[in-house]
Amino acid sequence: MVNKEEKQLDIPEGEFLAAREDVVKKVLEQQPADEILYDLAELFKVFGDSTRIKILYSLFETELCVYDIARLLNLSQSSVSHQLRILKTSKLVKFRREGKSVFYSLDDEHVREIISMGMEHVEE
Amino acid sequence: MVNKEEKQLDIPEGEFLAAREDVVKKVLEQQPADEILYDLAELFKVFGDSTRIKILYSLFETELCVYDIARLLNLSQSSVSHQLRILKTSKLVKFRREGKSVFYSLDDEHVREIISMGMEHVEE
DNA sequence: TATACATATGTTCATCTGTTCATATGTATA
DNA sequence: TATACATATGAACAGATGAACATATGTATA
Repeated sequence: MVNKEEKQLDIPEGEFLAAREDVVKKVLEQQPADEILYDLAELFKVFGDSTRIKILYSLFETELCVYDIARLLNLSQSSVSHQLRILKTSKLVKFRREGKSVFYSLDDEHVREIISMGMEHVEE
Repeated sequence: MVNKEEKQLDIPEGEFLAAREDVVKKVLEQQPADEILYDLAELFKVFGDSTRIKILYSLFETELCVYDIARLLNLSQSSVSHQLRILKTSKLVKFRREGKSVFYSLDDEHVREIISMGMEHVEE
């Protein structure tokens, strides 16, 4: 598609350049709005931390309270709480209070799907 | 440190605790190895930057050379090259040299799928 | 080989992020 | 209400990260 052989001077360089220009323009048009791409990056950023990944994975099959997550993953209560806050803000987990405990669970089927997709890539 | 709640003696706290213990154990067993979860986080970390997301998105439909990516996204050549290196290392893009130019393209169908999944979440 | 072009890489620096510690808030029960 | 437990939050600090600049490497052609 982008032809480099069109280099020798006897070939119309102008057209070649125009062709690349077209490709660039077309790609630019298909690109989603900056704001959306920014949000998308922000979303992946949330998945991009092993502590948060572990927490999310822990919630794959069952809801868990903060204390149990901390115990399970050998993390401090504070650390877990901070990370859950981030996951909550990103709408990846939801929670319900039961007595003194707060139980967290996955908020969205996408979470499972996104992680599974990533897994496939990693496991190769 | 672990059993904070075995306090009221008249209720069969032991069974309750054992039940939670079981859940925690089961979750822990289902959890993939730390190393894999770490790699998974690393993978998502790569997606977690808007520059890299833009680059990947640009490559959705066509291969592009470094210079065109830079021009397209209004980035410095250096910046693009650095980011492409990261994408290359993560096996998200591949490249081929053609004369003085290097053309990059998506290396993996997973890339498209992962980004699309993320998009669905973001676009809600 | 000398030159120009395209890309890659090393370094520096400002900023961002995750953890820890201390403390506050919320909840249940004596 | 006083106490203990469970969770949340604020502040500070160390380590990570991305951008920019300068420079090196790779390639084609005169």
